[in-house]
Amino acid sequence: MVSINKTSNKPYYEQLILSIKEEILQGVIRPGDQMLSIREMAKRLLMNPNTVSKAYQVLENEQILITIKGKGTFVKSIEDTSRDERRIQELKEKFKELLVEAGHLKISPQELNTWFVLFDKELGGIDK
Amino acid sequence: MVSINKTSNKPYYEQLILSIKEEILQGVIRPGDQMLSIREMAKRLLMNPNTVSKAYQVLENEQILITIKGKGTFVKSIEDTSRDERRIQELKEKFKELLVEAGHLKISPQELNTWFVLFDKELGGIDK
Amino acid sequence: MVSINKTSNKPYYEQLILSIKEEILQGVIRPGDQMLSIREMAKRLLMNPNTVSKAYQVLENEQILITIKGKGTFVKSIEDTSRDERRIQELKEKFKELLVEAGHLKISPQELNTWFVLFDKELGGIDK
Amino acid sequence: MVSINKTSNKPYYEQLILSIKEEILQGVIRPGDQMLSIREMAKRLLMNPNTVSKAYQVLENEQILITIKGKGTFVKSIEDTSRDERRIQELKEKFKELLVEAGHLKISPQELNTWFVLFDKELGGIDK
DNA sequence: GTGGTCTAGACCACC
DNA sequence: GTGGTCTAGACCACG
Repeated sequence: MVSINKTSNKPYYEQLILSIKEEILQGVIRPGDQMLSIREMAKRLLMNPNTVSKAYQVLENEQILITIKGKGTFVKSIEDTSRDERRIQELKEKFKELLVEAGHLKISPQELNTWFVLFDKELGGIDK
Repeated sequence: MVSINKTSNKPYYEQLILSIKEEILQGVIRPGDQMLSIREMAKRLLMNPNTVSKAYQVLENEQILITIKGKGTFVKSIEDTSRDERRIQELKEKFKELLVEAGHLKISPQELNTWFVLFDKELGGIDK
Repeated sequence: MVSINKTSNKPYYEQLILSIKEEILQGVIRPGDQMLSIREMAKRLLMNPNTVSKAYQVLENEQILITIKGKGTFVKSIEDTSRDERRIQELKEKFKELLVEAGHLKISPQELNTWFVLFDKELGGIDK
Repeated sequence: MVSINKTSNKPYYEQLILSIKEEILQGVIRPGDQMLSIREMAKRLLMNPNTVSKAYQVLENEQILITIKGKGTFVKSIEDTSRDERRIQELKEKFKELLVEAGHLKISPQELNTWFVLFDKELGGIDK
């Protein structure tokens, strides 16, 4: 279930976004599903509705959720989104930085591969 | 050469840290080498000495640089450092987030592997 | 036929209004025709009667429909209405905004013109 | 100069966004220029800094502005953005709605063209 | 000085 | 009930 670590220095809304994205990849939340209402989610996570709202808005912007005023917020089909090359470039950059870090932490490529297999399984196979 | 992109939204000090780490991995800067003084580096990069200072401090904290009073700042041997399990955990977490992003951007494992090979080569083989 | 997209972020009543206006321009619905009753329309579109009612009210307000108590709701003749300068000004403003957007999306005047021809045809010639 | 109509039912932040986009098209604000700081803009427009912030964030999301923490918010070059087909489709839809409105307001194609010429000039030629 | 995050609470539009 | 807008004010990170 979505949860927030209040002691992390990562912003709440980013944690929530990540958490929701994971659940979608895992199939816990499926296309067409209605998300918890902003107020309900805020209550459960003990945070301010505005913060939840921000997370939902970002996800809507990324074509992952769709929100209909007066009705609620829903999960979109992951299929009908096109590749966003700009964001892919950003991810690539982030990946490089991660490898730089790995190099300095003396992590071998084998170890990285172990991580990959682990997470890929955890996320239900990354490209279903 | 170490350089800073003034129009990036990434903080200067983080860019500088990353840049130095890359050069160390590539062997452009080697263990024992003396770093440019804070003032000198600041002058070359047209940035505030405080910013350079912050970057050096972080790198010292990560056991990558060492400052000797009155002498200057030097690159440590990468061998001297023990595996920092806390930071490795953080990196692992970051790696997972990256895979979540990749999943939503519809990037295949093959594509990720291509990236890996590319960057590994660029960084001179990640675990020399 | 009038239809509603339940996954659009556009409010139902606005979709309905637009849909009716289109059919009138296309001649599918003609002056003097009786509209479906609120309840009937609501049943067909699987929506709340209040929502249909709101749409009809707006159209009445815009001099496009007229409701006669005990008889029903009818389409007015488009000739009967005088130019509503206030609404024309609003439309003009909206048109300007559209051009600003177009400019930032790098849409050429030629492309805009293509759109115009396409839609004009689809709507049956805009000023019959 | 950017200004806000406090009696309009259009949200402040949308008015601000539009206003900024216009000035960029007109060349009043140019690529590389620094925007007024959030606080400064808020003071001038007599609104809350959060509202200005929201407008800037939307524009950053649309690749029109770039913001660097601790430095400020800057205008990006309009050249280095690719066509966003999704937003273009939305605009097309909006254009169609506008023509439907125009039809009901008895606006002739000639009149629409007059508007186009007027605004195109006002915005400095839409596709420079 | 700059922008970013978060909270608390008010008011409005849609269904 | 739902989400969207706006305000006021606190606290933090970057340069």
